Amino acid sequence: MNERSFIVPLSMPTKRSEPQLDRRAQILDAAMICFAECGFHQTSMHDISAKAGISVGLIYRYFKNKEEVIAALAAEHKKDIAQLFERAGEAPTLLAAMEVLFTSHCCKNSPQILSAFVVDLFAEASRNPRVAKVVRGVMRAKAEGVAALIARSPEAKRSAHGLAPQEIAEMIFAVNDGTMLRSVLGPANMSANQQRERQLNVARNLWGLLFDRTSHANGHR
Amino acid sequence: MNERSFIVPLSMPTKRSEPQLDRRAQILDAAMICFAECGFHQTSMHDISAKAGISVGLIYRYFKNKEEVIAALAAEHKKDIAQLFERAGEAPTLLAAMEVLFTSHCCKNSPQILSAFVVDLFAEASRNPRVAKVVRGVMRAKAEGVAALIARSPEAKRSAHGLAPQEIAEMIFAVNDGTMLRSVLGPANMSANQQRERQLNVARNLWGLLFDRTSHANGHR
Amino acid sequence: MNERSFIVPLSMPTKRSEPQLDRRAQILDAAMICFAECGFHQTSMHDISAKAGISVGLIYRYFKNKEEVIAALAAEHKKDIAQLFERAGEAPTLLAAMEVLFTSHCCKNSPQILSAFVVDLFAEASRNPRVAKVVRGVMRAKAEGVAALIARSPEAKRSAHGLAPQEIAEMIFAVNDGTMLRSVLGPANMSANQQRERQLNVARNLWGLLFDRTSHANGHR
Amino acid sequence: MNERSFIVPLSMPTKRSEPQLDRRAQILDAAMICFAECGFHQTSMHDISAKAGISVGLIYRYFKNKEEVIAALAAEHKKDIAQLFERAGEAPTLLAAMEVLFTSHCCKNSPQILSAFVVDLFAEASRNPRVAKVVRGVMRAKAEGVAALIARSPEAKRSAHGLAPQEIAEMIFAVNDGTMLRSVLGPANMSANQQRERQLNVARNLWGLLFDRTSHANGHR
DNA sequence: GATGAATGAGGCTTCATTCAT
DNA sequence: AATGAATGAAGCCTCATTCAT
Repeated sequence: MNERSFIVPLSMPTKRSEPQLDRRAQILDAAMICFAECGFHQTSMHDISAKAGISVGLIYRYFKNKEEVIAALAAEHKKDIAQLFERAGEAPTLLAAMEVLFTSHCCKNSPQILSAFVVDLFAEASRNPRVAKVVRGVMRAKAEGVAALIARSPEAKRSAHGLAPQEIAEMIFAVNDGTMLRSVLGPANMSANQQRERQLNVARNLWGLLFDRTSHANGHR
Repeated sequence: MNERSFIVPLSMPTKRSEPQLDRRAQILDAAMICFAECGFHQTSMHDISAKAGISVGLIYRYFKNKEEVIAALAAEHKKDIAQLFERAGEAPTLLAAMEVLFTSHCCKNSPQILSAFVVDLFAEASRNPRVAKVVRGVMRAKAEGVAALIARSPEAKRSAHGLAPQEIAEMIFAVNDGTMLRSVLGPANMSANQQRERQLNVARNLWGLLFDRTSHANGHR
Repeated sequence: MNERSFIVPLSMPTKRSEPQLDRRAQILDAAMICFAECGFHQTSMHDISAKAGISVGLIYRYFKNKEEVIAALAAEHKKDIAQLFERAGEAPTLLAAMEVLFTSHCCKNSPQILSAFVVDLFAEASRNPRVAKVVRGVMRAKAEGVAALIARSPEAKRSAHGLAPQEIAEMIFAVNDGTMLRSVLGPANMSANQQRERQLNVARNLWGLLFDRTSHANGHR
Repeated sequence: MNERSFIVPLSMPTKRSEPQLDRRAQILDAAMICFAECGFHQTSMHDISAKAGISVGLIYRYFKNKEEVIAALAAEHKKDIAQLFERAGEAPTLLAAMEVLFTSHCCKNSPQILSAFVVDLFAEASRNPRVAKVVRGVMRAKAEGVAALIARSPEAKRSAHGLAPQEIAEMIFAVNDGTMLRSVLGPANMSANQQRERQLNVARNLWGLLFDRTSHANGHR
């Protein structure tokens, strides 16, 4: 009990949840970097706390255990994907939208960082049902999102080659994920931009097969 | 029994180096299963020894440490890929060859087993230079193998859509790896065969885009 | 059973025990080097077998276990000391005899090799009663041996400074052992010969204090 | 409760860095006993933790690994030697100073404890460069310390027998170390005090040779 | 006599997690 | 809210010793 107690009511009225979120985000950011660099199971809680500049114990105030940190990051990844689709939906053409989707994993930090994390996420999902559930959700969201984009896009309709939107979406994401998987090995002698270009090129080639060139000029709205 | 046996009967034709290889293979088989089930870093040496039905210490007579087991499996994987291409090269048509390639990761044990291992392998490669080297070798071998298949295939030439064999190969493998990556999450409510069909379907759709339907009937020899 | 069996009787008549001793000696030689280099407990049985060029199992045909190897070497050391005193006893003067004693640990292999072994032997003796017993025997033999040399030496009698032969012997061996203990750290930048000289010098200084200079010329018989 | 309590009562006088040192010291004390009893390489980390009454893991908060514990003890030994020389420097006569030096290894715990540790330290030094460095430092400090004592001592100057202070110092320490080496085998049937007397006697005999008896009464300043 | 494959206990070290402050 | 000392289980690896050949 100090003098301040008489001035400020015992419970502060202002934004209770803000610092909570800040701490959470701070921890998750640190964890993401560590996980991408070392993998889930090579990263120790101490690594995370050190990267976040806090104490180990504090992590446990915000996350029940290590698995919850992983799960939280998986959920975060899901949200990122959702946002990605919002951005993609605002693109003027289907191809522009695709470009947004396909370059997403190249931007946030460095090309490999996010990729390595996602590959680890899949690996973890194959063993950890909880993570699997989230990742399956991610995959579904992606598939549906792209299918929706295609469905409302005139140029896609005209050149479907007899494929259902679902099938096209699946193909697109197979290429997308495959490219990402391969990108974790990005040859050291290639700049981030070069890699990005190389990966985009694969995607563009696929689009070239899927969609009429003539439709590029048309907006898909 | 060869002619020599009649000349030097007292010494048994002894298989001295055989048990060595047997043990190695036995350990690698066990390790593969464990790694696929639990991941490299969640699998303990004891897990491997138990699965192989031997003692922990014995593993160290054949491998210097855990990393060497991983590296050996990576090398094994590389050999498997090479064999795969030999088999694919003997297929009558390009599409038949492709089918061999695309179903490879579904057969050996169970669909997910191999996939999970390979995804872990990529994850490891992104952090472990030694593994990275092997995996890069695998990727190069795959890309070159497919490019070669395409180059000598008349139906591919006719329908290249202006893409270089390298580019087509890259696309094919992006789809292949992407499919594999996604397969580690194979929905539990889908049979192995159903999954295989589903994955093959993605590949077939890509081929449909890449190659003229008319050429399907022609052998590529 | 081969043709040779009919020519050479089944049991060879010649020297049964020789190869036994050879093997034993071969193993002990190897063990001595390993022990001196790495210490008793950092040396593995495999190290010894490798140095001896034989298999691990064979060591167990000649020694019950590792401790027996150590004990055998300790016993060997005791014999070496006895031989040393025989040689010293034949020296023409007391000082010549002393020189034999004081340079013993510098000759066999390299100055440090034997020293390191002996220091380890003392360390082991402080914990292992069996080794302790042998080492105590060594110490007693040394003390008595020197005391005897002194007792029958006229120049020593003349210059005893009122010390009993036992006391002089003890002092001599304190210096001897101390010099040896310190020699295991022989500065790398000093040649084996330099070190030997340096150590001898300490001993000579002690003799200069203990014995009249005038007596050097006289034989002690 | 001291006066300060009335001025700043809310914050405890907190000893933040103290427990750190306490733990370190606690671990080192336990390690010293274990090492002396069993030797460096027969002592397990669990032995140390058990003797210290803490968990194994805690040791690693204060020491990077076992070698660091050994190195820390070696450093501690070096400090002890330095303190010893401070004490010796305050002795009224050279002989009194010598007595301080020569009885040092008999006091701290039990006669053999420290000796066994030091012998192990030398053995370790002969193989471990890091420990060697510290031990060499100890030896140099001892030699210089004694040389300094002798240099400023009138009774030593008068009776140098033509020996340089360095040479006398070396001899003294050869005797000192030799006595210590031999003391690890202290016959079980001799009391600690008897052993101490016996060892001191060797040293006294040496002094008797080195220094004039007449000078004993004089202070050495 | 000789080999070396095989065992499994035990040592060093790390790390997720808890808890007193 | 925050710290970091503390725990102890568990992982990797080594090694003395045995035994079938």
